[in-house]
Amino acid sequence: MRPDVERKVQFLREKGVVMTIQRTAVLEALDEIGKVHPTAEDLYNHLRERYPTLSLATVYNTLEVFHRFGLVQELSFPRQERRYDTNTKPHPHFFCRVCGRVWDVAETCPIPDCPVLDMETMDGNKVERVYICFYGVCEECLREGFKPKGERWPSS
Amino acid sequence: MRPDVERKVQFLREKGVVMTIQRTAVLEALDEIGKVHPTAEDLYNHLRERYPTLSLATVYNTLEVFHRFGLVQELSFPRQERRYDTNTKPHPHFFCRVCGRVWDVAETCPIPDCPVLDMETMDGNKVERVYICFYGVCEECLREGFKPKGERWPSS
DNA sequence: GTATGTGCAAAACCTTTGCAGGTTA
DNA sequence: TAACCTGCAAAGGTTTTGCACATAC
Repeated sequence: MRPDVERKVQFLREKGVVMTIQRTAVLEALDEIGKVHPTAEDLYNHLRERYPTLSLATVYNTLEVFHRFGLVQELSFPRQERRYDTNTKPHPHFFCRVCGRVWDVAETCPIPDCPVLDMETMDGNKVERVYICFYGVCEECLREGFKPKGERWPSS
Repeated sequence: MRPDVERKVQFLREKGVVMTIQRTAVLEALDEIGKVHPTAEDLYNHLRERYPTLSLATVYNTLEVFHRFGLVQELSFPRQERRYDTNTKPHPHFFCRVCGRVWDVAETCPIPDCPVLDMETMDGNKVERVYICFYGVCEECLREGFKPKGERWPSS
């Protein structure tokens, strides 16, 4: 088990969360494919081979637990399944409305300084998270004339 | 009919959209309660009395048309129905995870300058919209000890 | 051993769709 | 009149839930 996963298992145990094979498996799946901001179903499909009896409902329940304990961020986009992001620090995303991919902007393109990312209160309201999302059409889809792809996550 | 609504009716007509009583009604409802970032159902309920035969499906369809022509922004939050916002310019929202209310931050609290709001391309990707959302607990819910309210939109 | 979690299936929920009839331009 | 839209009801898709059994601590 990767140290990162091990650490999260410990963290949850300390919080009183019962650590089952399934929950650990979802932590590992997140570790393995978290970068693509997977849906519950993506994670389920990723784990099916290794854990044939795992159910999708369990994946959803597990992700909710992880979310409650701050291990994942939930992302919603109109007409899209909920995505899960293991990076819980405020960081901007790009969402392509054609192919449906979501990615972390900062990895490919440094963005201008954005002071709102660090705000902890706002006019008396408690800020727990800050979501920034660029919505549009990605370079690839622009080139290909806006033709939606069959696969959500091209192998590239 | 308010001039703002009249203008939008004209705009849609020029785009070749057939303007029906229902579509105009939804424009008016948006004009009247748009500030609360209503769901399709909120708009439907708002209009039921005046248009008893209006159906929720029509409201959804109508909102999709408006969205296609850039008259509304769609907002999605985890575990929440889709919201509609008549302000289509990039502007930050606050979303209270306890009472579920959404509002425009700029109206109550000027936020620091945020250059990302004006970006039109990002590393070759075409940016059409920029969403910024503060997620947390509003002042009122903090005071009331995180007790979720029955009503989504208190009369205040 | 007891509390907690899982799997299954079904329910709940939100949103979209097909179609007959009605409306708009 | 021809194209388009509406209402209804049903389908579709995602997420949640109830319950008997299994597992973690």
